[in-house]
Amino acid sequence: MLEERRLAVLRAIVEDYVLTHEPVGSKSIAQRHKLGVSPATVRNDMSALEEEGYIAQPHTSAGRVPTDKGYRLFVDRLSTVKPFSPAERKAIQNFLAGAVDLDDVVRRSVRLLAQLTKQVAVVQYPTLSKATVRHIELVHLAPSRVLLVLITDTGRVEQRVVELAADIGEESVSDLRTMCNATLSSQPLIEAPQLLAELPDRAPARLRPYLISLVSVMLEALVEKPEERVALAGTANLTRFSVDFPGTLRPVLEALEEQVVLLRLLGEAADLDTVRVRIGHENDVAGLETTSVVTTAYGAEAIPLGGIGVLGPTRMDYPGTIGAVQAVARYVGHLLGGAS
Amino acid sequence: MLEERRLAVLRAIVEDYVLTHEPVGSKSIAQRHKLGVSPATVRNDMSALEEEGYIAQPHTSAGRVPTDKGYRLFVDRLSTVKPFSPAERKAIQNFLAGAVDLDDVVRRSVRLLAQLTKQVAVVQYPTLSKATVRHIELVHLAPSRVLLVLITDTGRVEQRVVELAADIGEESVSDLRTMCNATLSSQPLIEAPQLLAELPDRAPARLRPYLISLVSVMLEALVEKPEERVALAGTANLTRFSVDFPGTLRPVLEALEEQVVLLRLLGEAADLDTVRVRIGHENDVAGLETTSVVTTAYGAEAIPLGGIGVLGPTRMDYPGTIGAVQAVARYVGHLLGGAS
DNA sequence: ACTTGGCACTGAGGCCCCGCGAGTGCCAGG
DNA sequence: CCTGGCACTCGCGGGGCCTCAGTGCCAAGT
Repeated sequence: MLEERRLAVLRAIVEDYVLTHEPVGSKSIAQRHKLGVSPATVRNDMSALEEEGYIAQPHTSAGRVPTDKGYRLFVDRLSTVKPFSPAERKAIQNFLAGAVDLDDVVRRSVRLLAQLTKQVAVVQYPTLSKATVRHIELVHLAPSRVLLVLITDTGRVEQRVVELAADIGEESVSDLRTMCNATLSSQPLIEAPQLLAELPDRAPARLRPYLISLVSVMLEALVEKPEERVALAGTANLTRFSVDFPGTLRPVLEALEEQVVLLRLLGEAADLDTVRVRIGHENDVAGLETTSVVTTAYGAEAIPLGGIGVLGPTRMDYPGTIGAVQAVARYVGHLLGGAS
Repeated sequence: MLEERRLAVLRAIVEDYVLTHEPVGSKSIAQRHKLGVSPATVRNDMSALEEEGYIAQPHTSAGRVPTDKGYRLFVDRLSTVKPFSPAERKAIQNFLAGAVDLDDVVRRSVRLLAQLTKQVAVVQYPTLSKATVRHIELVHLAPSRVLLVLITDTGRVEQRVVELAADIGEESVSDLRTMCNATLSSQPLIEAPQLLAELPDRAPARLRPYLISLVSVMLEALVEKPEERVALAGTANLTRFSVDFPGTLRPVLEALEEQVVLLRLLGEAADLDTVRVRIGHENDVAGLETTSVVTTAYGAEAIPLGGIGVLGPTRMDYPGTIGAVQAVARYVGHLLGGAS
């Protein structure tokens, strides 16, 4: 009962603050949210909430502002995800359907998400670790040089130039190509190391020297450091709230330029269908103390392929953002899990 | 003589203003630049310069600030490009040498340039229009579906899934592959349309239907809209000067998110070895009125492959920036023109 | 003809002060 | 446990003031 009203007050504070960006006072709450109690009562609840650390006041004689802990409670217990209307879903689908290409899908998604949420959006390219090999191509460039192209079922293409120890003929290249494909095609990339290791032994002696160079490049390029990539959009949206935190914009932009940081944020969103919200200091990343990150994974058939998410000020519209991330993740999963 | 001193005064104003970010007065100029004349004399020169539109004062009783026209004169006649020391060149080379991959080269370059200039850097991926076809690969994915992979000599890889009108067998795919390579290999991409157009006619009848689908995809994907890409880094550096122009940051970030805008800026830098500087309003791009753009082209053997440049406030260190852009462009040209 | 020191003028920015008002905490009564 | 009342507290915005960098102009010097 009393507990319940306290939570209602917290919810009201969060909602109003997100809306107005101004500390919210007892009076406006009592009025605008028709709680049926007087401002004085609200004040008592507020001072209890403050005691417990859910809200704080920037200075005496100002209204209250939610703390990270307050937002956390709000997200966990007080908010319901705002579902997208059929029209909106349709629009998302149409926007993404025009994509021709893996790159295109990712870039469209990230822009879409940035627009929908009016925030910074991040989308990870489908990870290589879950992918399987679709095809390996070798192109004879020069007597002792070969271009290696590896194509995965998620549509990703990796390429490396391989310097061989000795010159090689066209027919040997062709043999190598056949061998590599026989061994690796439709195998998960994660099992490639073992398969590759065995490869030279099973090959005819004349191909062995070539295979050794080739295998080492493949291991180094595709397994040891499967270079993960991310796309980013909507940084301009940060300026919307930079008026309030002038000093804070710089570190945020710096953090966003670090692929490693972004990957860490996205990487920890392991499961499909679970949206993870990290609020303020819950991000242990320098520079992102005043921002919240809403992430989930996209994928198909229960296999997560990559992360997708949104970053914004802690005072963001959580229900709307969570809904948007979820909706876009679903469509991206369809697109990248299916054809492409 | 008098003319000469006037120019010296303008140079001093630009240099001091770039350094301090504050309007510069007659007294400090007379002192710090040992012109051997009194402040009063400098004042006379300044008012002449103002008359001619090279400098302006933000308000009465403040110092002078260079106008776009003033910077233009400075760049054209008063500054000498700051050359890089051998040590710096060595460092650039080392930093770029570690790249494994086209993507990697571009990303490293753009970060390097951003760091060197402490500004926003932009690097265009090697354009397809100047490239030649290195190899075409077809992979049989499903009965009526084929993956088309096109590799250029600049190391770029484009891929598309092609839906064929009818099912196709493995050996036909192989024939198609041979045909395509015979026709297009080492041909400039820009001549591909004609070559492709003739292709179906010269093919055996049984392959013709497939070729029609294939050719149309190739035309659409690789020629009609050769999707140009750019990499961006250093946006965080914009905040360094956002203190001075708070309202101006947003439109700049927005402009930077438009690939089209970036491509236009870079695209107009046609020649190698010519650094182009566009100052303030000389950029006819909305949102970039208070920024300057320094661009050049990189390439090898007199063939420009793409644009590279830096964007910053009009009050930037032009000699240093021009030097950095030139130096990095040279190395990028080597890397992408040669092997990779 | 150009340079120079002198001098009056100007306007932005910093500072202080003050009053307003939102919002609080506390208390006594219902 | 809720409520109205009341005194208190600051933050904020505005107005007035002073300072001072920097100017423009002028008359004198070379």
